[in-house]
Amino acid sequence: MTIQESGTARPAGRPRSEKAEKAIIEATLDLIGEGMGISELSIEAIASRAGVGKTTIYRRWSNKEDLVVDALATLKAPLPPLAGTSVRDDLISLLDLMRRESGDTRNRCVMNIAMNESDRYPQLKARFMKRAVEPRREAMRAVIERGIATGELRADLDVSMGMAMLTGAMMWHTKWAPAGDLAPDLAERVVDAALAGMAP
Amino acid sequence: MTIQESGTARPAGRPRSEKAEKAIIEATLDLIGEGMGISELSIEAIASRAGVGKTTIYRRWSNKEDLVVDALATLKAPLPPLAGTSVRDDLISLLDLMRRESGDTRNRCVMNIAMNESDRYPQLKARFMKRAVEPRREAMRAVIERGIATGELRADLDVSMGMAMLTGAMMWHTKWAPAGDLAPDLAERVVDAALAGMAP
DNA sequence: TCGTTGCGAAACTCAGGCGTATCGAAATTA
DNA sequence: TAATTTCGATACGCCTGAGTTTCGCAACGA
Repeated sequence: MTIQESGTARPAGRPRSEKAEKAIIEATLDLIGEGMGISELSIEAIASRAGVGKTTIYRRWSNKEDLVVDALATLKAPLPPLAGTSVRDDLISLLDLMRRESGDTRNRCVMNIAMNESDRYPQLKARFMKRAVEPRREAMRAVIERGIATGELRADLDVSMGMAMLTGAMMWHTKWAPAGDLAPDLAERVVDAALAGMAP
Repeated sequence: MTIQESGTARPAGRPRSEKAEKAIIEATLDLIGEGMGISELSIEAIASRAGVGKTTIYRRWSNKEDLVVDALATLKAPLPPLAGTSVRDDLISLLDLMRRESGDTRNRCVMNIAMNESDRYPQLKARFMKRAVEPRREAMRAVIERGIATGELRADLDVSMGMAMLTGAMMWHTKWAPAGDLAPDLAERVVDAALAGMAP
């Protein structure tokens, strides 16, 4: 009766260090967070930053893209529960999450990479889309559709147009607005502006 | 009396080839248009693509950034005149320009670079902002302010919020919408959606 | 204790690209 | 024609970084 034989027969020899693995991922995100693009990232820099030998990296990932894919996948996971009291409040919650995330340098750099370099790294794009973008998109779509159903939003509203206005306005502030942190009430103002419209 | 002595005393020797210069810029934009980021761009590739010796490049630009700055500056120059009949029409004109530009691969790649890599190339960022972003931003601001003054837009409209909704919605479609060309009437639909708002 | 595997460090080979230098030919002025 | 400058091509020295290999040591199971 060997211990733990069930399926996961532990192979002989020294087990891989979880600590090293964490350190590698952390170092990767660190460097990305310092503004490095994927092509500027070097395995050597990651190894050095993580205090790890290159061997230890190559034993786990076969190349840079695989590593970056895994590293980015550790971010952007949880989506907060929505109160569900009013559509306005839920939209504000969703947009305010964007605002808070954009305040984190790491997150911002990750978004940059996801939005722009991903064309050259198809794996990365697919995985990031599935993991980070789709859930958020679906959450917002659901809220808007609920609003249309309950009459809180206009019946003839084009759902994707609504998403474009809301998400786009937040993106615009993140990208183009004068530097510095976004105003704490930005999400609320964006939602109200989108609800009210520009016409008198 | 030498000919053309006035100010521009042509130095002796073979004159620099304008054709080569054009070819270099073209090759640079070509490669950028193929999705290369600045760090992936190599002078050697540019020279080869342009059918030119490296010497010919280094004689004109002292490094890669200078060349890219000049190359990008040749794009995005002209802003079309606005009809000025109605604010709605002018906004549609401005957004439709964005749509048309986003259909051009080169322009899209340039935007990517400008929006994301520019942090690492301050010269490039400054010049691109001044040349491409500011004029467009000012044009839209002017239209919106005119609309507020004439009563075509609501009096209490936050101008930058309006810009965020309009520009942001277009950006959203460019970035996140399902692949393929944008609908020809997208600008019109965005403007109408923003004017009407989402509330019933 | 012994065999196996992981560890970090260092050395290695190989590719690519930078910026410079040198070549013979071409274009221009004096 | 002579002097000067640019042309494309090519070679050069140098550096960075990828991915591999080797080392001696550490951690595990048997």
